[in-house]
Amino acid sequence: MNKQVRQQKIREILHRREAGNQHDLLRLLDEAGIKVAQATLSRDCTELGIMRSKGVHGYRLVLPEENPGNIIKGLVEVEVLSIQANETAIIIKTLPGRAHGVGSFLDQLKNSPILGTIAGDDTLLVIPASVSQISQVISYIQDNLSKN
Amino acid sequence: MNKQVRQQKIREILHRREAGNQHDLLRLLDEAGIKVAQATLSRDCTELGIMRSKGVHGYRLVLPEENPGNIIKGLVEVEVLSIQANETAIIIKTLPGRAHGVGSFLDQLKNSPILGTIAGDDTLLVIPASVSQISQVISYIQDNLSKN
DNA sequence: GTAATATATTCACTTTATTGAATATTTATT
DNA sequence: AATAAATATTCAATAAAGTGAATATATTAC
Repeated sequence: MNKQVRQQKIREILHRREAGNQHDLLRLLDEAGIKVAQATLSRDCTELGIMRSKGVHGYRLVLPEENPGNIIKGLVEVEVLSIQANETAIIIKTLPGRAHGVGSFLDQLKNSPILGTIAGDDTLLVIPASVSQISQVISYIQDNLSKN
Repeated sequence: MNKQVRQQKIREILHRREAGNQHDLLRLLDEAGIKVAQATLSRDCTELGIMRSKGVHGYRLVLPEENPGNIIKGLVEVEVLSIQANETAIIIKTLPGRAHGVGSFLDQLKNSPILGTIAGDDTLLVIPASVSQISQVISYIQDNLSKN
């Protein structure tokens, strides 16, 4: 009936349930009140980037965002408006309401020269591991924002 | 011929040239090799949010400033993994660290049937204005996530 | 390898979106 | 207010997107 809603539902189902193949997914969709042909489901899977991969419990349909790192990286790049610093701290300005997400992204980086972050609504304070390395930390952040 | 291309051209033209009304724009489009009816142009202007406003040099068609709201809409669509509800509340699961951003987006919608939101890291609680309208609120959220 | 299972594609049909000509409505001018 | 100008809407036609049944291709199992 409605493609947008159906594809959102597919992402929802795959997030909380297991589907070993498209027929499983078909059945789960049916349970959710959405009837669709396998042909359509195949096309949906292609459009959503869903892959079938083998794990310890056999095969599974997996959403591409279950490896969220790269996707978030792309998001963060768009969200960040500016990066500035004084002698002791770095301030990142973001789109409205996006500071927390950017901070969360920086927080989860391994071996990072960042001591910690505090997020407001559109402003993120970044405290470097050492104030003597502010400029390196800025470069580090910039490098981690660009997708290349 | 191609709507996407035509609308992009319209934005391009209005950035560099002046158009006092849709007929001017029609002529400028024609010069750019795009022929279109006034009815279509009227629809394009509506979809692009183009307004006719009076300035010192007379009337002008003006593009809406790039407001960050539309950019964020695209971000939020990717961040949301699932939308589920019981009888009284809605839970939205998001990519790690993105719940605050999604909540912020929902909070700023006008005339929304949402009482409020509370964000964790990857989980957002949405309290509807009325528990009797949970399903409508879910539809409302879904509608506001898709860019069309 | 072959059989079984899973997914993708083709074809025919339906639904939705896009469009121009004509017309109606709204907005500006005098 | 009357008229002119500009924009929006209706209607009918066309184009594009979405869909399922059947079928072909690809993948996994044996």
